[in-house]
Amino acid sequence: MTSRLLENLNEQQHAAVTLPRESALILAGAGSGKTRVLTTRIAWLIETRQASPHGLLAVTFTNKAAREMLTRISAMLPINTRGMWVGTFHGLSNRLLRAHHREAGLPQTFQIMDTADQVALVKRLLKANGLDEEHFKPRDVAWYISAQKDAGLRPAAVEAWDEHTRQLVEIYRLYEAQCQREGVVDFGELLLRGHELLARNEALLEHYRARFGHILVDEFQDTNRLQFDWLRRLAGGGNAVFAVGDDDQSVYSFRGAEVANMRDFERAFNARTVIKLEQNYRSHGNILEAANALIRHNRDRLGKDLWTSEGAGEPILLYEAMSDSEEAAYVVDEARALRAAGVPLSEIALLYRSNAQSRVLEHALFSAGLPYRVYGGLRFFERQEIKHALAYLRLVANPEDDAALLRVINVPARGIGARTVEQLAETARVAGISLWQAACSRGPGRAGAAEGVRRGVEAFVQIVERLRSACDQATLPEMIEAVIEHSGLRTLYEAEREGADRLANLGELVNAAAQFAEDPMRLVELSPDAPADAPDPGGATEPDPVQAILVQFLAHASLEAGEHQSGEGDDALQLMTVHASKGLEFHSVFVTGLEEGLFPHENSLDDPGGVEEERRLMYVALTRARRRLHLTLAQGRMLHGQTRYNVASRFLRELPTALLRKVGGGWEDRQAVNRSAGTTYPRGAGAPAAAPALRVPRRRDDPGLPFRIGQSVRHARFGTGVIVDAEGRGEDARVQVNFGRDGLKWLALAYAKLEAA
DNA sequence: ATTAGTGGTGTTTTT
DNA sequence: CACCACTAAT
Repeated sequence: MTSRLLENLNEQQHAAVTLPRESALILAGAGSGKTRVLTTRIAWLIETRQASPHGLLAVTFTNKAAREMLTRISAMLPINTRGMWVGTFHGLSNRLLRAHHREAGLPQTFQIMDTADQVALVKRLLKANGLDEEHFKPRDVAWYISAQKDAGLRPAAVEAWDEHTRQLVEIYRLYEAQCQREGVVDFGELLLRGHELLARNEALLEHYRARFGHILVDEFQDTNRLQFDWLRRLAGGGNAVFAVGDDDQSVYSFRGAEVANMRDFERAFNARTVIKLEQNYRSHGNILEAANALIRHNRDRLGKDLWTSEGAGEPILLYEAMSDSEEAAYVVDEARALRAAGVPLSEIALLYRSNAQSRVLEHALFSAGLPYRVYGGLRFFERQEIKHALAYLRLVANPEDDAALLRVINVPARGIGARTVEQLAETARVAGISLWQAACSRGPGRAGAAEGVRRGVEAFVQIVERLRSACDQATLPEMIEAVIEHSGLRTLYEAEREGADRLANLGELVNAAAQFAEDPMRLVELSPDAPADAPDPGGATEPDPVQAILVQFLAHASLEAGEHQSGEGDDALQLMTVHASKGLEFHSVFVTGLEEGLFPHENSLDDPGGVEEERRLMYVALTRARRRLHLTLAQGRMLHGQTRYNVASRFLRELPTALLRKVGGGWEDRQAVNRSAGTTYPRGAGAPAAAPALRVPRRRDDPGLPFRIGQSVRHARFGTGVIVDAEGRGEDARVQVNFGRDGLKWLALAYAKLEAA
């Protein structure tokens, strides 16, 4: 039988897609059509009636990848993807736990903590138990607990040989007890609890095993021990696990991922088939050759070499700047040239090893008036005003949530300080009740309580109660509006100097909620409903629908900390960490900060395998590019508030020099390279019909500019300065101004309101 | 109880 | 530099 689905697949892809129902490992190199194979297999299984949409499970690592998969499936098949179990490990486990919360020992409205909440909780515990925060750093302790969970270990199972570890385990125990009291779970707990649920409940396990005859896993190289066990548990005897992965792109070992899972797969899942996808459809030859050469420096690979039928393409451009700002200026110039040559900005990625590096780049892009978008960094749902609003919502959903209460009991300030909170905590501890209950019982007439303090606590209790009743009949966006109004957050931020942005974000939160309430995909991601045919010994009670959507929204906020932000559709440069770029591709890629200590990162140098992981990360970075690849570094860079001088990254030495073209420091040289590198793109988005006209900015006086070099100008923030340079015209016109004490600044005339002084 | 101001300290990557 | 924890002033 031939299916349209199978058209245009190469031999290996075809073989993978049409494998019989048995476990198999697909070693898929970068750009080899991994996602295509995965989605086509799903579509093929459904089309040929080997599986129903209901009867397969697909796991990815990011929500983005899950959405992408669903979108592609609906494009291939006329089916409704709603209700299909496609999602992240965490998302699916969340779904499982909501459906069977009783057997899992969780309240129906359990909340999901993010890393910051986790650290805050640890800090509270350390304080409550009089432990030294110097010896036990909250961050490290939280890290330790997560690591144990990732390894599938409860406190009782951890082997502690020394005193320090014993104490850590004790904190872990306290931490668990506190989470249970509050009805909150962290990321690791989602997986661990889900796994235990299946392990302990034979009937439930059998049900899901019978249901999911096919289990498909994306990015298998990123699975940790617990996820591996989770899969093995669910797959049981006869089920087929179709795992797709690339050991060369394993870059999450810091979060527990074990490349060894790739090796162990065949044995653990009785897999007889391993298929390698080595033809790359993404990059030109030079880029691929460089990536191959780099990754060959790693030992212990499963072994695979990518090839392409495309030509060699352009050389890889290497630029060494004096400083980080010069590096940024280079990126700006080159990005402009690319845009002038017809490459959409959204097809250009600026990659860096660590988030902190984005600042300088952002600054340069902003000054140049180039639109850009930063992924990651401080995410939407992690901003303080958003977390405050969500904390109120969490209290509406579940007042026992101590973490939420602590976050906002004095926001806006209502006279409840550390002392009062301490007393509340003490009352709660002694009586074995939640902080909320303690606050409620702390009513009028309690001896010793200062009048003002009592009023404050009372006011807070009243606010939350008013909110609860306001939310009773409200839609989700209405609930959030109610929170913003009644909590006093609006008044607070209206009074604050920098509050305008925060208010805007809160407005954005209302929008996000409205969108979420409308979104049909919502049900796919986080449906709390048990499958109709699932055995449910506990007889789960239906949540009331108002609470249900609130709980779903809160879970959404934790699990998807703002992956889709506003301005998604705009044509803008894409800034992100190398980690965040995994799975994406761009016409042009800039890999910045290629210095020892930064990339490879200094913290990776001591631990065994650290450099190899950094090298894989570099491999990921290189293979994002389709046509043009820029590698940049700076001799000096501002870090920790002081300039550091680093030598070039060892990874640069590992690339064949024949593939590289050094670009001079001078601006004119760079333009020359731009031309020689060839800026015509026969196919692909937006190539101009005519020969690409490079924009050549003027460097000196230009009659089109309202200012001349040497002139004094005034700027709202920097004060008075002298124009020392100028370039561009029209909307792109920029001038460089020496502000003396504040130094030299490039300012875009379109943005900076300069006036003659 | 709250705020403003100071000084010390450290930092990868993320579901 | 930016985020804390801590201290002095209101």
